Amino acid sequence: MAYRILVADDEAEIREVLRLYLEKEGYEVVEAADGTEAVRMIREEKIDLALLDIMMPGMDGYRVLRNVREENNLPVIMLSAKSSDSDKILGLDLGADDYITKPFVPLEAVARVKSNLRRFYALGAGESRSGQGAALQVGNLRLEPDSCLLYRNGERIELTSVEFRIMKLFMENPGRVFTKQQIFEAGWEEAYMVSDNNVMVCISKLRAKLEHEGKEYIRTIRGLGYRMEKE
Amino acid sequence: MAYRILVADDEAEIREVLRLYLEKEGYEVVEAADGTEAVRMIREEKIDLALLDIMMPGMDGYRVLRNVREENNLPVIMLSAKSSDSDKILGLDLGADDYITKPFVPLEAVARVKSNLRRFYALGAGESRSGQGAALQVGNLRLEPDSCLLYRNGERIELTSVEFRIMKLFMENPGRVFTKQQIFEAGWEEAYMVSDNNVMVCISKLRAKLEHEGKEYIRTIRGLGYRMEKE
DNA sequence: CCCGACCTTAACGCAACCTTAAACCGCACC
DNA sequence: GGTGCGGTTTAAGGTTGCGTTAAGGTCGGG
Repeated sequence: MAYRILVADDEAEIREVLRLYLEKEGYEVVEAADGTEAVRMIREEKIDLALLDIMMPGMDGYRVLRNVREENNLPVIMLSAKSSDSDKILGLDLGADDYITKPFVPLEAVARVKSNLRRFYALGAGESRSGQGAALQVGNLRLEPDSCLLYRNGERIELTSVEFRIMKLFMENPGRVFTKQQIFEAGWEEAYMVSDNNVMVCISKLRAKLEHEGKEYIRTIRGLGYRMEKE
Repeated sequence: MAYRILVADDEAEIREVLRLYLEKEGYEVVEAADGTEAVRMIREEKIDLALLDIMMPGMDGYRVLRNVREENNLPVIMLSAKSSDSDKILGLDLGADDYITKPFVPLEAVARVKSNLRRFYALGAGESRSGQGAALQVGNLRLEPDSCLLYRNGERIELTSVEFRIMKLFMENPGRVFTKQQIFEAGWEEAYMVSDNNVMVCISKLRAKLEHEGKEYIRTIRGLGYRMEKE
């Protein structure tokens, strides 16, 4: 589920550069050449973040921004040729989330897009709160989200990031069966699984790490998926 | 137990933007439209951090600040439209903990709120102000915030300012995994990371300084970030 | 007994990461 | 205003951990 970014600027070159860089980061990019088009796209397409140039023919960036704030709620980054403070104030007062002055370094723009998306959609195991570290306990296993570590009877087991996310899925829902598709989505944070062998290999590795006194922690449910034993 | 933040500004829009962003980060937000109201709220409600605009009708931000310092003890961040240094100095002299000049990017404000809260409430609730000199001890490492020095078994290790802030982040949360983005924010005190190579170089330098008898102090968690070993 | 689903292992390759060194930059000192 | 210094940034090449792939084995239901 890639984020969809709207780039609204009358200069085709700017749009092109931004598209290039944003797509390299895995975002989906749609373009608008003027304000009216931008408004239409925000209204009709599902846009996750908008980059709006202030100086556009027809409807300028401010008006688009106001329009957005009245109808939708999505992060907006303003682009401005002038770097005068008055521009900045006007934009931010109207509720822009960020501001980039032209000429800009593409990488900075990308960084800001990324940062705003992250904050706005508070996704990605939302850090910030130090109190997010409630450890998950199932049987004699304890998973610490903060440190990304698993303990079995206090004995520490190192996990890779994929393994960690899978264990998290299991331990948040002990006893529940998950399909390989679901496990893939959780572990790889991607929607489409090319081959389910990946998952099987990973489960195999996990079992090897968990293995202890012949106890079985992860059960196979033929034709369905896997389940972590409640006790 | 979410932190409660007071936003005092006469412009409703500014309050609105700040509220939006702060609430998204999980903070509780209360608003005040002028200085008198701000003082009353700080007195009556349990406030953990205050954002004070300097230019407010009635009682201005400075007077509120002075009042706060006489009666309460909580972190205060000043907001100012003018970016003249004299303002800054006046505010900081009066005991403000931080300073943001308008126009500001919401993300920056949030970042500062977060960092001030962390600094202030870091170790066991509020301790005394300026007394941030409580040394942090983890394993055989001791970090002295006052002198910016790190000791390993009493042996002194010099740190640069960036290195120091990173070690502080690590040692305030031993065992916890931090992403490069988070490490960047802590070490460089900026919101946008253009390249993560900086962080990697710095970690590398830190490891070289810490290296001792083959002990590993900072571990890499591929695809996630870094962690300082608890013991 | 057969076949499809699942397991396991090992080799591979690539992106993420490490390290070094040189360039750059701000700052203090002369 | 040079000049030297310490620290940060940039760049480039090397390394490696981990997910992928593939291939052969095992299990279990019909």
